[in-house]
Amino acid sequence: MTGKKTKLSKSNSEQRIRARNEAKILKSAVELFSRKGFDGTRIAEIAEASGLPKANVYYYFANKAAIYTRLIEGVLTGWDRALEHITPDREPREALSLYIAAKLDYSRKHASESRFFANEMLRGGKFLSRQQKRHMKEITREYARVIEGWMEEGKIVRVDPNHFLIMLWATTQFYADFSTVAAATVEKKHLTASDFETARSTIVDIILNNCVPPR
Amino acid sequence: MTGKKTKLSKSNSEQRIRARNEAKILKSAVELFSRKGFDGTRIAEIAEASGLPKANVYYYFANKAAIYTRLIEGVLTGWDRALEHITPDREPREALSLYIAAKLDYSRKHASESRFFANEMLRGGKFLSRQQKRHMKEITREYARVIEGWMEEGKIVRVDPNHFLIMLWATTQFYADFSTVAAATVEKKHLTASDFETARSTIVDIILNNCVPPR
DNA sequence: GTCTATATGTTGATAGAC
DNA sequence: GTCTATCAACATATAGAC
Repeated sequence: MTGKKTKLSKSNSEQRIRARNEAKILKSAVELFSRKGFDGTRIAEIAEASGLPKANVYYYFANKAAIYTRLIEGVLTGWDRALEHITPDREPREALSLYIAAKLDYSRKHASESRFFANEMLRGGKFLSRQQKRHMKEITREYARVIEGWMEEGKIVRVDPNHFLIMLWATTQFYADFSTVAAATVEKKHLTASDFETARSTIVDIILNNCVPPR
Repeated sequence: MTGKKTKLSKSNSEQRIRARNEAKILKSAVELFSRKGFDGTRIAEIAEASGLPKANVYYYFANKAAIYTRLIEGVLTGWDRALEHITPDREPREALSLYIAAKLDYSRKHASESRFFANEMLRGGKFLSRQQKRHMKEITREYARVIEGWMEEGKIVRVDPNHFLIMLWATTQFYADFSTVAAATVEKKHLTASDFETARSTIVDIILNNCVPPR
């Protein structure tokens, strides 16, 4: 109301600097939180990994929790996008293949986000807002209904739709969260793109060849 | 060499007290570590949860890492026991059903041990000794070979045996590590024995009915 | 074996010069 | 917007009386 215009609207360069530094902080933070959790991660570590002094981290974020909750929001968005492949009008074989591929792709390309969320789930989801919890439940319900619909139409065999969804999530998630174990299992130091491809075809084989009757 | 006998061999009551207090500490520690990880867990919290003063925790364990590594050893033992159901002489349907049931049972009854190990894997397994890593690899190899054997005999369909093993582990593990998500998915506050039973039959249905040809 | 007190170092967060 | 200096709170771990 009384502030001057130059005070209210930030300059372009200021905004760019803010955007760049926030991104640096968030990128370092998700990696650290994903490995050591909220309490285990030190602001000083985040600062060092971002190449910024610790005080600058506090310039951009009010406190540790503010960084953490911003990251949760980002992961939930990515989570939703993979699920968008499951639509009732698609044939189950196509929809589920696409979903499995997309989810594995997310596990490969956003491994630290995935681990970060896993860490938050191990904690019991204490940092999720009520709204975010509700959103996750609604999304789950929505897709469980699509799967149930396919079962009613006889397009896939009848099993418990909730546990069916859990299987999809568990198998694809594993390759991000426990990539150490997965890599050791295939006798490599790190999982490669071709390991992910083998994972994809194995999951599709086992889940789809059983559940979806041949055309 | 110079110590008196009474100094070398502890009395029965001393041993019992030690055993009881160590057990209390380990039980509290596994729950806390499983939720907050190594760096996130405070010795004071462990002490409080055990009902002992902090200094007593240090009387029984040299430091935080000593508690942590003792717990890892315990989890690996439990892990092995579930796998023992997979033997080459058994029919795949029987062996795999037993394994899935045993692993889910472990997830239900030892959820915090399971989460604890998941946390350690998220960290990348930094606390595992070289010996423990080798043991895990050998065990994995051994069971992958059993599965490969069944495939060669035509007893189960041919898929990648490593990724097949991963699927078994991922689906059963999920119900312990992400029980929050699983409970929300089935629209309950906590998973019950009957939820675990539905999980078991769904996993068995999807994995076995596809992979194991009907008798 | 139990427990209070404490040494020694870290941590989250802020003040305030530039 | 950047950064040094600093603080109060809290951490691990130990000393030593009981």
